[in-house]
Amino acid sequence: MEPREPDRRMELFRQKCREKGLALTHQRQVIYEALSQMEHHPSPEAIYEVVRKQIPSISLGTVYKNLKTFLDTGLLREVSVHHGTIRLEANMSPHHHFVCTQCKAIMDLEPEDLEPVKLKRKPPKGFRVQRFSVEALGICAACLAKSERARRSKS
Amino acid sequence: MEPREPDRRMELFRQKCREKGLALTHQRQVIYEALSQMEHHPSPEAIYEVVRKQIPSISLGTVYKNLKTFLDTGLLREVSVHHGTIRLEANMSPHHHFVCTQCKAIMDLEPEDLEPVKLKRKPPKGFRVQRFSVEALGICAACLAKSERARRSKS
DNA sequence: TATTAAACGATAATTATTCTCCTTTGTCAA
DNA sequence: TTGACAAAGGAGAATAATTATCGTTTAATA
Repeated sequence: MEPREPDRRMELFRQKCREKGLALTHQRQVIYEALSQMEHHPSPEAIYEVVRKQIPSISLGTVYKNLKTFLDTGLLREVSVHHGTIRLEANMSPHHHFVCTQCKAIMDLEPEDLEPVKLKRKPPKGFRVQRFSVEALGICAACLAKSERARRSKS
Repeated sequence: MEPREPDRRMELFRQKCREKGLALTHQRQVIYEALSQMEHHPSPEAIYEVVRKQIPSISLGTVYKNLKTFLDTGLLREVSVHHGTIRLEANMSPHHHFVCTQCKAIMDLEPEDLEPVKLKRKPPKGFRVQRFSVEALGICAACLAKSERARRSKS
């Protein structure tokens, strides 16, 4: 998404693939380009539908496989931190969360512990904001200790 | 979660069930109480494991069914807005999102359009914050128009 | 306490995702 | 260029999360 001009964007993509040692297949380029051009941050299924117009024989498995590869090599980012399984809470009062990106633990962040969230400009045409949800993403004490231990035992 | 004393909390729960016309079963009370007492905002599976200690015969389906009922009646809240399917983006520069709670569309919110996010106090013991992710939850223009239309045709 | 709709439990079905295995295609050295 | 080989693709099976179905049990209330 970063560069506006598609050619430059794809050139950067090809360069990154070379850096990371990823073979530059037709499928990969079409998948990456499709995702970059789609607003609304699509699901794998949605990407598949678009990509299929250019490569009718592509399989959904290939789309999943490459998205995962791109995520692992830092070419893409996942918008949905807690996709995969639903997470619930009984605390109905407005508040935010600390989220451990390793173990996915979620802890409450009370709104009074945060500077008020506020837009400086209007939302996109016609969007009506109802509430803000802030996630302080990071690593919890337990996971930090675990990775410390792992590092120490390795060295 | 709101009231600290379990008795008061469960009394409120029973009252809410009566209000909403939900039968007050043993299972429901144990499920709700388990979730309320669990930190870390558990998954249905995690709740099931706890509840099973008190009602070994309970089925996972019952846990799911009741969690959904509680969500629908506003007794619980879902922490994971985009659970169910992964959502991706190629924009790797730090930014936030507008999210339509109806159609789940996601649009970028550039950090310069938002007052800076900042904690007033330290995070919970040992938690290391890496970045903030802000979601402006609301309803997009298309879904707003759709619900307007639906309302008009009804009246 | 009897009636009845709502809820439960077991299990089948569905959906999202990953894995397996065989075939095809990039990559790189000669 | 071309040939060898590892990496990637395609088809479809397997798995995980969730929902639906259906006969039995239970809570609400008359």
